[in-house]
Amino acid sequence: MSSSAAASGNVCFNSNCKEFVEKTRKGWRRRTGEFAELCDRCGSAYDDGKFCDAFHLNSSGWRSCESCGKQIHCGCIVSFHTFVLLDAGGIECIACARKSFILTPNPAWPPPSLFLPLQPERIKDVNNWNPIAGSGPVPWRQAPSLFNGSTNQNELQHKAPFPEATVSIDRLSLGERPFALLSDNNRKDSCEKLMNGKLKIGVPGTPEDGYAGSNRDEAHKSCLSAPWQSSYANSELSAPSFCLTVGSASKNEPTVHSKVSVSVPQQTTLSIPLPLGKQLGGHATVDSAGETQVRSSKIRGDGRGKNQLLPRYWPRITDQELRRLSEDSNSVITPLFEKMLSASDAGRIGRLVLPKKCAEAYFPPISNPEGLPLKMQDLKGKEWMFQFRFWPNNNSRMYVLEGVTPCIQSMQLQAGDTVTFSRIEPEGKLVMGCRKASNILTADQGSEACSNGNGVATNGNASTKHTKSSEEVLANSTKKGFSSTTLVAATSARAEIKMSDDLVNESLGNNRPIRCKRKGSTMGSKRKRMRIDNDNLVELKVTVVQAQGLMRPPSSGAPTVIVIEGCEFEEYEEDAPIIGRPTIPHMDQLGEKIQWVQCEDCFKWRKVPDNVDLPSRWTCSDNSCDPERSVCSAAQELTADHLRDLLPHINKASKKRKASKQEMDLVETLDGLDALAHLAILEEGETLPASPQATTKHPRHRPGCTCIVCIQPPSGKGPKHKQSCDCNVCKSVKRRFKTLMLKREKKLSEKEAEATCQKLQPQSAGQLLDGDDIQEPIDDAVHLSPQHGELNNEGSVDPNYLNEKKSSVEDPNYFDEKKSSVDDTNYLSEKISSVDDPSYLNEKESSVDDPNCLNEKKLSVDDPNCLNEKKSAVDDPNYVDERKSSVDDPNCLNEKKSSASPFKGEFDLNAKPDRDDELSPGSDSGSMMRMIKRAAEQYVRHCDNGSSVGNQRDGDGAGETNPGNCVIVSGSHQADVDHNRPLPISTAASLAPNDQ
DNA sequence: CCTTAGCATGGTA
DNA sequence: TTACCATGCTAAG
Repeated sequence: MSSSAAASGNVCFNSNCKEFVEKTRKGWRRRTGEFAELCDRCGSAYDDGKFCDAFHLNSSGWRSCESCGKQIHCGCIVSFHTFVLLDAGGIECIACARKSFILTPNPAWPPPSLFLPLQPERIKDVNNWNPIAGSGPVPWRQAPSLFNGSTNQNELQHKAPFPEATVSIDRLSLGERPFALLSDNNRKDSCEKLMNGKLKIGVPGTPEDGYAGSNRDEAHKSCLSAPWQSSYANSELSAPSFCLTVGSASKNEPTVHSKVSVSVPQQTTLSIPLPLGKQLGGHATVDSAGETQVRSSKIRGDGRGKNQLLPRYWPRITDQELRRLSEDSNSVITPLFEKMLSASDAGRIGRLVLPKKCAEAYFPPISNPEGLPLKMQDLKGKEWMFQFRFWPNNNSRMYVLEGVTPCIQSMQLQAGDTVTFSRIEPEGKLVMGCRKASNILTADQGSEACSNGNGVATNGNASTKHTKSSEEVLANSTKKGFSSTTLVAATSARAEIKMSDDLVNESLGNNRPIRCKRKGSTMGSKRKRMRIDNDNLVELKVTVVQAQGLMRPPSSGAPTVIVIEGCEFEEYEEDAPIIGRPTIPHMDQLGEKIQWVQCEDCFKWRKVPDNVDLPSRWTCSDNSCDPERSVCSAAQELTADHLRDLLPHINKASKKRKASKQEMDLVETLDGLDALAHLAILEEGETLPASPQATTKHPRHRPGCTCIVCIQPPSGKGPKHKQSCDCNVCKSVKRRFKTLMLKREKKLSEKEAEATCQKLQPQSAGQLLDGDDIQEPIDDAVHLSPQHGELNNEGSVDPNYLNEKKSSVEDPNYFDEKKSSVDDTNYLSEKISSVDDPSYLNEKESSVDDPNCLNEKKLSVDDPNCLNEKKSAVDDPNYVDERKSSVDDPNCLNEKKSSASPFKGEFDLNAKPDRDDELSPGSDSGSMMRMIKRAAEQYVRHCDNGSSVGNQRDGDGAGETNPGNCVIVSGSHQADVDHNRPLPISTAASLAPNDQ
């Protein structure tokens, strides 16, 4: 790696000098890996950081640091590393950049996607982020000390396990930094210049093409140097990439070239906007780089977020964590990525599967499956040595860190927790941090969701944040008049709230907070994964419920109720609804209704009258009802035991978490419910269902509770309501029901007129149907039924299920999206179980517009689209096969206490009268009307005798059940079928398989 | 028989 | 359809 040979003759490499000298001095590193040989004068100037002053003074490109005003030359390679381009425009010298980074309380680290592959985006989005050289995730090469115990670049260069690295590291590369910091225009401009050579960075033969060599002065602190990521070339890579890397930190480390650096993905095309993307994906597909341009490279066709880390790997390190990491030094922490530990990762095998892209981007490239030892330190500074290696896998690689068990155990991590990988710059040390599952927070909460020494989030901030976040999301969405965005928002809010719930649990003293499960993360067995899916489902449904449960009408008026995609939403057209604070309804000793509410600041529980609507951010100071306890310092009236009594399920669930594995499974099942945050605390003093079916009581039905759940008809085992009952629950239900009935009536009357016309042409209608996709599923239903006999016999049809009229509630859309999930009998059975839970039905009220549809078990046929979807599923041989195999699986069978028929999805209790506009021409809206009326009557009866949902199925269903024992439809679809052919779907398929 | 290493499989996105 | 990756499986130690 000697650079001496580089000198062509002994002419000073500085084109402005060309002085012949006997002995040259090293200047910047050239792309060849050699150093520019400078004469003594030039070399001194370079070393002193005055090279530009001396030779480029009259050149263009001088700019002032936005912070200190220092003049920085921005137009040559020599100075290229001494500044950063600010996204707001202007530049900042590297020293200022570093300072500002250190001092700026950025809320959270921007995800790598912001500063990695798509650099430009990062500029746009991360306003507050003051990037500093090397602060972005840097490929391993810039942190070579990570492996093999190498402690500095120099050492690496000589000891690197990859010979190529030694060479490459000396090469000039075009670093990420310059691009990362370019404002949009500048970036483009600069990139173009880079492309066309105007910025002759790294172009051999020009004075500037080299770059900061090993000797740099203060002015070159953190200068961009560039270890070319040649090691990539080790096996797959063919050529160097450009990357400017941050140079040595100071004179004191003259031999460390690239301690802090950011590199550009090699194979990324350097076209504009620069998809710097290949920072990730590193070694496997690095393409060669040209002279002044990086050649376009083939982008791996993984098609998924090309070149980007999946969001789940984005480091969500918080500012506090960053500070913790860096408090011992002035280092800059570069969060690289994180990973939620899977069961395997946390298991005893000691292998932590690394996301491929992360591994390739941030860890040393390895061509040998044996891999390399990788030194890493934990947050306590303890160093660990892991083996970073890979296995060939499907023409790809599977990267693992071996020997992580001790470390993981040391951190007391388990599946579901998250390990974070960061790098300390400029040391280049790799740091393995961790975050307990309970601490998983959204990025925007990062700064506030501080961790204490144990890595446990402190309640206050996080909780506040959550609340705020949920509130904002909800309010925002609803204010807009809601719509599907509301659902999205609610979903988001769910995430927030779920986390809050974790915090709640913590506040309740649960040592082991309930684990958050990140959607999309797959961990554990298939069974677990399925359960996780279910959790999500539960979360979603509850979220919708919760969202509305927390909403209070704004002063401007009451909401209107609309139904979208089977979900009912209260729409606030004028003002955003008030997001209320969840409380625990209770009855005091005097028998008066009160509610317990937790102060957002001190977390003490305060008693307030039942009729008080509390803002989402309620604190003791808001406790005007009880002046004595209107300050946080006031003692909590509620004892811990009392609180425990109020929150039994949480505590019980907590205990169960510590029990057996089976119990763990239960807990995981419950996690979804636990995600309900404060809503969960409204739960009655019942243990959470030991199984999904176990829930037979209305979970949150308490006198006075007016949440959306509780305003549903009781499921039978809860308090009975008489028809004359005018409690809030009944009033609410009646109000809503009335509203819905009116709506339906209106629509149906329209439809009826239309249907009347259609009836004049029954044949055509029949033809239409015959040719319609709807028919086929029906046929399939019949034909497939025997095939599913096994399934049905084995568990798909649970007698109880039938008797109790537990029918699956399926949102067609959900079905569409979750078809594969639905294929899984576990899923089905669990879904059924969900239905067993009255609260589920209740909460699904939004989906099932007509409560009586449920009460009477009016199974409804989905809309045609849904049927079509299902048809395709049924048509798919795999569909049957998979189901069959599922049945063949004893485990599966064991789980199928009750399961849905394969056609479960075809019965849609979500039938939405409000969607009558989807009626097909053959619709029998007359039946519909009758049915609705009957439903209304049923409801009244229901209220009267307090019968459960399930017990009414056989009641008045004759009219809705066709002669063929078909399942009947509450809506037009049924009508369609009814009109054109008896609906054999039915029970035949789903309820009585053998009848076929 | 237990543990480990490596590969294979299949679910998921 | 494909890549990724969690985890199962099995041979080797």
